[in-house]
Amino acid sequence: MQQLSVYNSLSGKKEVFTPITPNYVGMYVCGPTVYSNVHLGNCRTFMSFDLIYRYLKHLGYKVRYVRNITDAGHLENDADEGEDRIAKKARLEAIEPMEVVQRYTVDFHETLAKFNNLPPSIEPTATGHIIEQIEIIKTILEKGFAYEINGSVYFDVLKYNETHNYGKLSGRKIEDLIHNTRTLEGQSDKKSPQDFALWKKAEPKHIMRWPSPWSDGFPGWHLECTAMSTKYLGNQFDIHGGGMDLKFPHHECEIAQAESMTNQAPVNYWLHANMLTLNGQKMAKSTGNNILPDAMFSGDNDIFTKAFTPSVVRFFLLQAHYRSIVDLSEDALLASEKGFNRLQEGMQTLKQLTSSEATSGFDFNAWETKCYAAMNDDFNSPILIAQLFDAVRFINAVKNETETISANDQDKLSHKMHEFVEDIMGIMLDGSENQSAVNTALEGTVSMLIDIRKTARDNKDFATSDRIRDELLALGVQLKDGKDGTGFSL
RNA sequence: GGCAUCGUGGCCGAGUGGCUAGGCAGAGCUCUGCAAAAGCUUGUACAGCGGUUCGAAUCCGCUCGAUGCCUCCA
Repeated sequence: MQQLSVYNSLSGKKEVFTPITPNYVGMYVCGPTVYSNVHLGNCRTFMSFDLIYRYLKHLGYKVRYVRNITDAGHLENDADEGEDRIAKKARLEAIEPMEVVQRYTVDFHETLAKFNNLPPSIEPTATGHIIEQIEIIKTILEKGFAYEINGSVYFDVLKYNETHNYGKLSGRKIEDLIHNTRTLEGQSDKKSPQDFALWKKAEPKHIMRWPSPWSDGFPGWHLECTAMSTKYLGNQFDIHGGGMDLKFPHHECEIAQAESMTNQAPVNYWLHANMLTLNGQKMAKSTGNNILPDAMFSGDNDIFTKAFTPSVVRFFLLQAHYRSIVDLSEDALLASEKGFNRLQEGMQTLKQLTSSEATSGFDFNAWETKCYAAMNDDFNSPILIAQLFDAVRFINAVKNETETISANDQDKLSHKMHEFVEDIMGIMLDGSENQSAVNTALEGTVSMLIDIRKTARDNKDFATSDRIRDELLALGVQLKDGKDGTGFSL
């Protein structure tokens, strides 16, 4: 089989994927800051890495997938002067910070579960790793790449850049950064505007605080990912993922922190998932341009005229490559919904085909190779889906008796299609999810028959009315005539 | 203003030098008492202008446009 290639943001090229330890993969993905409900744009990123995680596992790798929960230290702005997001939300809602964390962590898990994302191997929290973060700060201070001012510790970007390359991931040049950084009004202790906080001294009103050698305070946002990734995956690991918008400054800072400590690159492959747009604009919590997954599932929103199931949304998102921007629109979702039904019906049809013929007009091995080639080419799910539709066309041809399939190929194809759709792409086929629709249809159907029966009885057409009653009973539906009309039970 | 990515047929969306995905919609057909549903068939598009090449959607340059990052965001 072909080798897996991945697009590495660090080199800007597709590279053959070779894990540090054969058969083992360490993967870290930046998780959410749990200060509000996770929106669909967030979900896309985690779904992208869920696809990657699933595929790596499918290939036989033993994957340790670490995805953090940011429950402290994420400031409102990167002037490092803002309020902690969790603390702010807590103040606004008059609740404990950890109450905010709990509420939105639960929401995050529930929402990702609806999309059928697998849970990561380890899901560490920033507040659970304060000690590790303090230790890293000590090391960076010892190495001379950070400085303390008034109880806060900042990373010295200019100093670091003398011996390392700050900007190698995002393609930025330090001179441009200096030239383009806005000078904020006063109050900053930083030597240089592009320096970033490793530790912030807490103001008296600040609730979330921990003791440290420098002050009672809290760690900087960039630091937690360095602390948790290296703790669970080592100083060098295979894959680091996250949304495209985290490339700079967040991931750049992570590289700087790690390299200042160990003098070696922490990550071999940087993978970035692209943005989901709504009305042509990036979805973001801060601008209000976003939609919550539950609002899509229920149809209770102002953007779409109907509800869409998690499977349809997932299928829609996987029809685009994870590195492409996708724009959410009703037309596109409707097209995906129909396409998804076609795929499902094809898979259903496949099971029911009669395969008496000894030969197949279908080259299963060639098809399977194309499917894997697609996924091995930087997880190209759109191409994989196209291959699945090719299989559907063949299945229909067999059904229409213009093609034949051997029993062996039928089994293999069915098995493989389910594997690609359910195990690798993580798409739930209609089943339990469809149950409520079935119930609705049954209720409607029976009440319609009750109406017809009533008309028949009013017309004294008892042959028809009895036939409806008896045949429904035979199917397990008991009609009950009462004063206020007819009801039914199963 | 700087950096980056991108601009594909009616819509969505793959594809990075020749073999020109896929889905939806549209059209035609099959099936059907009539429909619907379903299935089959069908589409030569790559922002514009120049250049490189035997050959470019694909490489290079310029122009225009969009988006992202440059302040928090997946």
